[in-house]
Amino acid sequence: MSRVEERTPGRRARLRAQTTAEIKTIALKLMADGGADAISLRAIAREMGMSGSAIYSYFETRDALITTLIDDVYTSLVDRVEAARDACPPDDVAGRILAWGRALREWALANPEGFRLIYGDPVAGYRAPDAGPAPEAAERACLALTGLIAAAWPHAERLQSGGDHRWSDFAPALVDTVRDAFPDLPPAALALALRVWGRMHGLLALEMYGHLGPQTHEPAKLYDAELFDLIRSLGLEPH
Amino acid sequence: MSRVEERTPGRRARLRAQTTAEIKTIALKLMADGGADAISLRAIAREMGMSGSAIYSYFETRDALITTLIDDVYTSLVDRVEAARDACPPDDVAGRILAWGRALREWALANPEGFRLIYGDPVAGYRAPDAGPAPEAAERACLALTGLIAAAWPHAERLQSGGDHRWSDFAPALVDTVRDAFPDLPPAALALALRVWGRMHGLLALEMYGHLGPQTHEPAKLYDAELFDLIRSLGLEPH
DNA sequence: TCCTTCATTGTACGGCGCTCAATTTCCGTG
DNA sequence: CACGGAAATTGAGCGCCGTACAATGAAGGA
Repeated sequence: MSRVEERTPGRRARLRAQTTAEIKTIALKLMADGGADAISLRAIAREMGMSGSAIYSYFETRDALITTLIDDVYTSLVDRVEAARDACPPDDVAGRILAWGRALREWALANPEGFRLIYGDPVAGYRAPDAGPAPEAAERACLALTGLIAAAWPHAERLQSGGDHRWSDFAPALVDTVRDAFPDLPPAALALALRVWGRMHGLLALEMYGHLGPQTHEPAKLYDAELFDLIRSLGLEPH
Repeated sequence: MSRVEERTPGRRARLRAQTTAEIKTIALKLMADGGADAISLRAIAREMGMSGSAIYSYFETRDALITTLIDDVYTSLVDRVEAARDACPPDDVAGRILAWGRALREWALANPEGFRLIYGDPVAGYRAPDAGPAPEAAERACLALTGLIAAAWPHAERLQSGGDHRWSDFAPALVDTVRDAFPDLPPAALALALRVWGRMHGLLALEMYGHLGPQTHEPAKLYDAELFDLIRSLGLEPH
């Protein structure tokens, strides 16, 4: 256990990391053109020219692979929407919310299988391991959305009607993070953030799963109208 | 081909229908306690004491079975929400919308796998056969929702901001049905109906796929708040 | 240099959707 | 009633899948 080994992870570990990355890459490729259920350990191994059972040195089970895939994809989604949000100046709250929503849809259209992986039944027989899928990315998204609502709260507050929300309605971990980041925010604002999340998700989920296609061929118009309505319902002026 | 045979479908046909029904029943049972991907033709056959290949006399393929399952389940969902709506007097539009939304969520909570079947990736590798899944039930739902919006339109119209919706944005079949049922309704109202659909779907989909659970343990409160906000955004008074 | 550790292989098991030829069952007709 | 044919059913088989496990190979530290 020399110092050298600790500094550089060691040749062995590097190869291992590289192989792990290749497995994930191929898995994403398979998913992109065959759907999430086309991710088969045997197919990945075939593509890499290895034996089928070799994969099990890198992922204990297929579900484990799927889980890390979800995490990666979710993280890339959150990166993307946060970047879009930050392309708007912080004082343009309406613009930031609009950018967030639009980036979400554009990402989903560009990565339909990724969207299904995160927000749908990930894959045949897959069950999320205890703490739910991609807790970190999900919490990041939730917190960022709450930040947007916090910025809008001065305008939005008087438009909210009771609802009787308490801190105890929410998960303690989330409450801690939120109250830490936004000390003056009431629980109703967190409730609003979750509702906004749902509102951005609704039409998009319908579209991604093919329920909107048979009804309209201008889903973008619909989605934009919904975003504008949402922004206005927060007491902001879209432009 | 005697008259008797034409009147009664014939013993053979009756047995056939009965077996078909039994297959579907068992499939729903398997789905209820093992998820949609637990629906395996072999398992159904095993449960019925038949050979695995016998099922193929009744359903050409597994996807065909899933398709009729989706249709059945979707129909039962629409029946349910329409019944809930009709339990409110026609002049209480806010109440009818609220009842619709709540019935939707209650049905979903009682039939989580059914919800996933309709609104999610039905099942591993399943691809909807051309015209989308359950066209009839989906159109019924869409039309009924449009009816609710039509009733609210006198109040809602002035709260809608442009959006520039045209009849040509929507599927001709849907437009025909809608314009036939509600001759004076503008395209913006149809757009609103679809948006309302999305709004009712959003939070519920998040909840059903486990994205709300880690954040709140009062999803019902959240959903109700969203419904109230939605109703108010239509210019109606919830009570 | 040797020995341990880890990656990798091949084989195997059970389950899946689906196909197909062979068989049984049963109904309508001569 | 007996028979011919259609429909229902069977069983074997193909190629997938995830996973387990013992055996083999290589590579690195003592």
